[in-house]
Amino acid sequence: MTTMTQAMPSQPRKLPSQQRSRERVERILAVAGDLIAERGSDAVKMSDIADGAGVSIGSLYQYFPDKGAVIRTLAERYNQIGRECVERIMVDVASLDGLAEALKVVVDEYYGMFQDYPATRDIWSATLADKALRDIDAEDTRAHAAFLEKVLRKVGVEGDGTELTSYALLVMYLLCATVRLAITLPDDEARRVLDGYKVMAARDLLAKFAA
Amino acid sequence: MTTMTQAMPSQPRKLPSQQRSRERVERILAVAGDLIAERGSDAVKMSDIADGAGVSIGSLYQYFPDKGAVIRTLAERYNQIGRECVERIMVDVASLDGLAEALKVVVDEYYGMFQDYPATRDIWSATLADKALRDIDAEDTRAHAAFLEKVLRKVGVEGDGTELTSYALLVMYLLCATVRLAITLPDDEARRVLDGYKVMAARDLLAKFAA
DNA sequence: TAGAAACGTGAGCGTTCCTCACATTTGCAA
DNA sequence: TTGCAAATGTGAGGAACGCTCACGTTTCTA
Repeated sequence: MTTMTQAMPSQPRKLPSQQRSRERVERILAVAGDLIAERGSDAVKMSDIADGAGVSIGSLYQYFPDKGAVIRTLAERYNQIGRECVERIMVDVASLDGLAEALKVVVDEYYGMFQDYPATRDIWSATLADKALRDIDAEDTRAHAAFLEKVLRKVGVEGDGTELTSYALLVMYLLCATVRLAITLPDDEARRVLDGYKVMAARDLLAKFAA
Repeated sequence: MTTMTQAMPSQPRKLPSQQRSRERVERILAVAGDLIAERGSDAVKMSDIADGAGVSIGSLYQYFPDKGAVIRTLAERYNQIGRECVERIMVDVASLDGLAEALKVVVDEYYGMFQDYPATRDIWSATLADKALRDIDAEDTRAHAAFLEKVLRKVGVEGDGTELTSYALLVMYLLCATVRLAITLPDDEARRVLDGYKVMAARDLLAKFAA
């Protein structure tokens, strides 16, 4: 149980400025993602990543200060995919009912994302155990929530600022928690949990804000 | 990020049979809990635990086959506290409304447990990242759910078996997920998330089963 | 009181993360 | 083109930590 939990800059130690090194960094991340999906981040050695990317250990450490930095970089990329997923689904929502339906779709697609990008399972599993990843995650959830809040206002929900902010946070926290829990379950059980959550979340939204 | 994820017996390598060694094992666990609460399980070295307990490394490994076994043993103890908490609150429930209220109390007390036993925060955080801990956790959630299902039947809820089982699992999964998420937040924000969840869960229960 | 079983010890082995002194390649000004 | 500086690349080896094992000590039992 070694975690790269120390206070560590999430940023690469050095930004690659030449074409050659930028390609190397991409290759490193691609290999790392594949290996993590295949074996889990704990079982993947830095030397495995270096070998797989056709790069020396020294090169690897030139761009990533430690093993955690590789994982954090991947986590940030996957987070971005998640944000795009949420925003894509909610951008066209025009009514409260539409939002309730959109929430259900988000749950499904968010869950689907973990199946499309196998490394996300391991990385998100590791998230709660690692301070730096938790911070990345918290920031991401806030971004989700901020977007939901905008949508809530757009469909005519009123209320003082902090109340809406709290509610949006709650919904997105629960959504992320639920999905992250679901990926630890066998698929059929996961579906039941997610379906239950979808009904609950939509019902709660309408109960709270329907005129 | 080293996890003790391998398939490993959760049981001690050797059961202490003499008084002396039973006391040592208790001392080891007490020290481990304190150190983990203080520094987090990753930062705690096996040699730290041994030193703190006034015991040699060899002794430590005589009773715990690996570092993960220490943590799993603690996790199982804390799980038991959680089960007792849930059962204590729900044992006297006599009606659906009473159950809805009890659920709210469970959320608060479950959250309070993480504050009373500081090591639980770290250990539960690590749970998602570790296969063996996940299994312990899943089993625990099922125990919670089984109890809830009994209570549901007791207050007159009817339905075919698998449907109730699914619902009970959902409620308990969500409860655990929510609380575990809440402990990563500052207290005031955590309270808001939990309050929102309490309302949502109670409302969902009544909407689903109220005659 | 002796022998067996349980218990206790810590030097050191193996693995893995990561550093650092040095080599190579690239970009660019003269 | 050439030559120098900056950027990039290398891998042997240092350091940390989990864990083992051969041997010493205490407790139990008859």
